[in-house]
Amino acid sequence: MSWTDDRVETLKRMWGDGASASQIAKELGGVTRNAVIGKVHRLGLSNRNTDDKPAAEAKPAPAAPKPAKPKARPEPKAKAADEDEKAAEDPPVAEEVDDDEPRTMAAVPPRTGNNITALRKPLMAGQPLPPQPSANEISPEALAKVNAVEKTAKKISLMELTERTCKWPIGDPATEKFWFCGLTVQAGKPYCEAHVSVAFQPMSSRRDRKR
DNA sequence: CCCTGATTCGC
DNA sequence: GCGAATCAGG
Repeated sequence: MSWTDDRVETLKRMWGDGASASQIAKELGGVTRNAVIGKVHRLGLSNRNTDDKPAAEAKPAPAAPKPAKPKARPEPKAKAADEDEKAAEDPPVAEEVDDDEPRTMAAVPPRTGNNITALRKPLMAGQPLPPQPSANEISPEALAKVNAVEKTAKKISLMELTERTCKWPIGDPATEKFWFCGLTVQAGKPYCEAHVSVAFQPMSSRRDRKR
């Protein structure tokens, strides 16, 4: 495939919309994200800063041309997690999952979203959070399942969350005993099978509320 | 492990 | 100009 005017146009549009290189590559087809990134740079729209500082030496210009090390991989360093959080006084806790889900989701999509098309959702602060039928009648089996799963959860951190890791929060966010399930998510869903079963109600509690 | 963009350099 | 390989990082 070559960079036809048409394809370049799509590239520009999507990049402008904030789509990632891989998303664009998928949309265009026939090219890899590397190709897209390369093109983006050649087109000079890599970073859209408005800075016109000819004198400023933002880049030391070392470039560090590595001779290439296919094997040797010196691990940077294990980072110690030491954050002195003040801890909010109204901790939603894992039980009120509904409250955590939206935020978690919102934190991921910006860059790693899969939606290629302009499905950009406003996502304004303090959303309505419509799906919140209250955690009432959840099948006992489902709950038991969750408890079982949480024992074998991978316990990953926020940074380790991906589109494929269960984003179900476990523990108290105000303490160190907080992590995310991390198991493999169920096709598309944000949670693993067990958590999906408690997160998404079949829609029974709805009927009680006649209107 | 997943993904992101940045850069290099042979083609 | 192109983009795979690689780097650096979340």
